[in-house]
Amino acid sequence: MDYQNKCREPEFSITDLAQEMDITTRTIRFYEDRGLLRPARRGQQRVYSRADRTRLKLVLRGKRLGWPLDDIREMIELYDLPDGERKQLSVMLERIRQSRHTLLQQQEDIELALREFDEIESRCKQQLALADREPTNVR
Amino acid sequence: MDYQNKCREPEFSITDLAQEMDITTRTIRFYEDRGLLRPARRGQQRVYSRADRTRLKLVLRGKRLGWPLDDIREMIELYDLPDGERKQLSVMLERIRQSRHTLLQQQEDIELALREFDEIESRCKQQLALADREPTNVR
DNA sequence: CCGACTCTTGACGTTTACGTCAACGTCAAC
DNA sequence: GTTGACGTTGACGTAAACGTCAAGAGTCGG
Repeated sequence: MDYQNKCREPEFSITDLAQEMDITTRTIRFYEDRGLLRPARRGQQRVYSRADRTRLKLVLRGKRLGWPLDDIREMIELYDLPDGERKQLSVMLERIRQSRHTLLQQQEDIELALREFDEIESRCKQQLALADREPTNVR
Repeated sequence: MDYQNKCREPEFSITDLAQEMDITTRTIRFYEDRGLLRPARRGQQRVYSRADRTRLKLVLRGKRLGWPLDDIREMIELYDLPDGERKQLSVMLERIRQSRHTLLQQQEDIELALREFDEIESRCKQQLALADREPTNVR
């Protein structure tokens, strides 16, 4: 991570990002192959801006939610029109609606699972308490 | 889905479940191979109880959250000790803690994503409103 | 008894998401 | 100059999660 240019917009090497995000450089290059990242180049080498770093974080978030890379790409493309009108806005709104729907479904799934865990856990703890009462009576 | 036995504990064929869950029979058999399901057999054929059906639903929920099958198996094994003491309870509590942690992380990811979508969407709609004002002034 | 249908078990193919390895460039340090 | 450290592309390998045949067993209606 060097800051050699006078006005500091931070730059990152591929290993910088790999270490920070705890993934391999191979993975990062693979994401680029699949169109998820487009870092600048200095000669042959990749140079990552802060925006690239943010994009990568978005990718990893998508991964944590189990999304396929293609879906993740579509999702973060939504972030990528600061100027406007590049893609039809209505198309975009539709995509957002879809993504939001998936997210809400996942949210519901999680809440259910968490509630069930609470139940199981309390039953577990009950068992433990019982086991503590009659110590060596295993079977 | 036949109810031929006098006392009705419903039974399901593999195609019943496949159709209901909108997956293929191949998938269901594959899950069995990986230890996620253990349906009864009538002769050679698989017969699924209501509990089996519930298990399958749990599997699909895990899938929607992007969990690998092995993790899903561990997760639903947590549901499977109505009698107690089969696995060490403390081990189980630890597993629950882990799973819960993953779920909470995913929940956080989702909330972030949803909030960002709100932002993007409102910016989109602003753009649309503008475009409506000056109709043929594209560029 | 004879299709027609359903279900079964393999065996092999495929896609996704990377890991691994080889061969080479480049640049600073010794 | 050469020796690492770091980076590059490309080819190939692999694990997970199924899809896709192929070949056969069971069962039911006609």
